[in-house]
Amino acid sequence: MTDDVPQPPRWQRRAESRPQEVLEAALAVFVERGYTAASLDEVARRAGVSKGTLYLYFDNKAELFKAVIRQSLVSNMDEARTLAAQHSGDNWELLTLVLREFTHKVVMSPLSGIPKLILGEAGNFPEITRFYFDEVVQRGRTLIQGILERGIAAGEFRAVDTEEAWRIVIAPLVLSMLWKHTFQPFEPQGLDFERHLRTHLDLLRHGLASAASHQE
Amino acid sequence: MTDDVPQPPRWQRRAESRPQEVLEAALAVFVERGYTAASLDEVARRAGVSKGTLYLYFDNKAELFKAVIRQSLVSNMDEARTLAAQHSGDNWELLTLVLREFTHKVVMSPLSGIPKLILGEAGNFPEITRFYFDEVVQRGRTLIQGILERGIAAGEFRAVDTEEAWRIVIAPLVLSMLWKHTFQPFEPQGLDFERHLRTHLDLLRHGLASAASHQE
Amino acid sequence: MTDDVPQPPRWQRRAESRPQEVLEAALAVFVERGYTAASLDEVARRAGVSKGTLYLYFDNKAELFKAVIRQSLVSNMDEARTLAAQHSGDNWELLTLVLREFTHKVVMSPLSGIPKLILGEAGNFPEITRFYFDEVVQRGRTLIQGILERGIAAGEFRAVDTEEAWRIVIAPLVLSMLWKHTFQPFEPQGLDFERHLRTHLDLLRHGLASAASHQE
Amino acid sequence: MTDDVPQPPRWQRRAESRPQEVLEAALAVFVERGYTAASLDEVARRAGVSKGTLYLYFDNKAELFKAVIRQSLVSNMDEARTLAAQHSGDNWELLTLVLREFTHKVVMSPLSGIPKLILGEAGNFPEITRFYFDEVVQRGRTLIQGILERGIAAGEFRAVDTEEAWRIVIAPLVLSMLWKHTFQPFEPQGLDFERHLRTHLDLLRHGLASAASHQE
DNA sequence: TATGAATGAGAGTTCATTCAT
DNA sequence: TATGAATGAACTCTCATTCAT
Repeated sequence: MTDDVPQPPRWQRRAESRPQEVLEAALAVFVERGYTAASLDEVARRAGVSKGTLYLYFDNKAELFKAVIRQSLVSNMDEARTLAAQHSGDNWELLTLVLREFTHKVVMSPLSGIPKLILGEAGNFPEITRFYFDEVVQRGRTLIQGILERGIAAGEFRAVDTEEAWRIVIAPLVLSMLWKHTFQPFEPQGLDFERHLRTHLDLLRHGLASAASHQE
Repeated sequence: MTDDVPQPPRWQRRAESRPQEVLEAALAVFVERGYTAASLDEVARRAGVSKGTLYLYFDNKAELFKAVIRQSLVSNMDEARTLAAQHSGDNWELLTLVLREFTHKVVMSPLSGIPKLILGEAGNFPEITRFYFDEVVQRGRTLIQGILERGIAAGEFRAVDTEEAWRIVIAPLVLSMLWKHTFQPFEPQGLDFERHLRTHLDLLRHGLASAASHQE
Repeated sequence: MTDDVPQPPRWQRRAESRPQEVLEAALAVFVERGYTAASLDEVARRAGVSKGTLYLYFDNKAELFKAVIRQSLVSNMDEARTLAAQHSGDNWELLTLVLREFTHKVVMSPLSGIPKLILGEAGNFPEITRFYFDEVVQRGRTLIQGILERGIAAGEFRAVDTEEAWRIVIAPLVLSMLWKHTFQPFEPQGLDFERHLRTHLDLLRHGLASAASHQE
Repeated sequence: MTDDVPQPPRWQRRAESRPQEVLEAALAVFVERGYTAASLDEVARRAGVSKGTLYLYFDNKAELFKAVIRQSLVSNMDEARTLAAQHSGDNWELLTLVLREFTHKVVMSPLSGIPKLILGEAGNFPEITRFYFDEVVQRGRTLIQGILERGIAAGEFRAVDTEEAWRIVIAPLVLSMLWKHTFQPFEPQGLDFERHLRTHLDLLRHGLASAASHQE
């Protein structure tokens, strides 16, 4: 009756690329909806696979969530490690470099959704929260606090309370990430992360500058 | 038919206080679990009422959530308005006052859970987010940005980019609130909000200080 | 437009009778389908409740299953205990009484479906099987083996191997129960449990009779 | 298109042995889990093939199940037929022989799992049940009942109700098979089928013995 | 012939919501 | 006003079955 029109195959075998695609879709849905409200149906749809396929790669929803976090932490950590190794010039330059790199590699990328996720689900996933706390927060603290302390020791910076100051240094960056995923839709022009960073660095430079360094 | 003999009531009538108790319980549960994972069973249990009773006061879960946000905004707004009206001395003093009051009245109170909720559930409640954005964020921005601009105009502050700087001024306070509800359980000693604020103000004062004001 | 015809209520509150009704429906469905193939949808339908209602009374499917077993055990055990206490006449009379009562109270009742369930699903529920083994099988063994041993000691019965004989005494009753729920539909006339028991007792009496008791 | 160069085969061809291995694995899994709870994944794993391969030999799960039953019936039937042909001496000897052979060839072999399966799935596979009923049960009945009737006619046995007695003769053997797959794990010493059979035969011999045969 | 990645229907379970009491 | 038993839709997860390779 009808011609033997070749049909497109119902699906393809793509065992290697699938998990990555799923993780990306999952990150997006989790960030938009939050862990509990995220439905695996939607994750599957966005990843272009069936619901059952998710379970070929991840044991369950919680494991998928953890995998999302974990993989993004790997990226995060790689960034951090790279940066820490680059302390070439003085400490202010290093601090500038670190914050700038972080802005470009994390704040402006999809990874910026992770803090929102951690925030929203900390109560329901204590072990994830602890993992994030140990692996990301504490490392970030060590990095920043170290720069501040060395800068103070070198007479570059004023003697600020570094136990608290590290949090103040990163606060605007964290807020940027959250802002982006929360209020972005209501601001027509969007966030200008570069300009935001410049302003932060400007305030910070004057805030940290020692009397000795005022001459420059 | 029968005489109107006063019977001991089978339930306590507490029509006025009930909703308030429910709202408090709901805030706590929402903050702990997030909107979606929060169960009305638990809200009811903590409020000491039955699940059905919740529906006498709130149409549904979303309305209860909105009511929680809305009522906290009332407190927030009152604080903000009160503070804004008190600008007695110079702008630095006003800024200090505003941040200190906010720290005590919001950051250190249960209200600090609200931002976490908003940030965590923004994707599922656009109208709530918009409401919060208009009523809280924009007002906060107006308040802080105004102080900065007047300070700059008066020669008190350096000419910073106030479009961005207001967010940097707020960031550490927001971060404190989020930190408290996220990582507090993992830090034995807890956050010292006073000390945190002092450090922030210290950095900020030097960061904003104009050449003219350097004499002091 | 239409008359205000009173509608039958959508459901009724019957908190006390519900669990019993559910258990009866569950027993029937479990026996027909087996544990795994039994769907809670069907249990709910037969009990005349919604699926969700099942969870008001039983934590989950396994607990419902256990409750079915447990409740039937109560009857079983009570029968057994009552009978054991009544050993008035000689041991053959007691054995006759026990088997006859069991036939009427268990074999011929819906409870007869339980052994089929246990035997069919033992592999998936070790703890249920163990429970049944300890509470039902062992008690039955103690009861029957005790009668045999006392009969032998009294010279009523031949010296048979009681460690094995108790199982042989029980076997036809168990087989009846299984037969009833397995092959009954294929036999038009059905099983005559009375006649079956009579034949069993006839064979057993001669099989156990000692030389001394042959006179009668 | 291309020459038919013989390539080394990518997989071993074992077309003849494969189905048999699958059937054995399937019997084991079905007996352990029951039909519904048995997963084809596990059958495949135990048979050492992939899940897809199962479908090269069997249309679907139900057909695999039927094949398992069917093939075991063939074995069963072969046993039965062999035994029925051997009625050499008197009827008691024949009965003894039949029960002993059945014990060794069926009760003590993996085939003993079949009754459990039939039992558990009778409700879901009526045609299997009927098949088993016609081919196994009825034949067994004919065999045993025939022996009993000829023994009675020959004055060897008492005039028992053979319509029922055949089931009583079989019952302990059936129960042994079920016991083995149900309570075996809970009994450290395991079942002694020989001893069990001896006791059964002992009771049965006295139960069936006619006055005439008492002399021996 | 053989594989195993991919599918999708159906299961158990939860929970916001309703309503007889 | 207050209750909580009852509902049913929606979710996560499993697994028999299909099919590109």
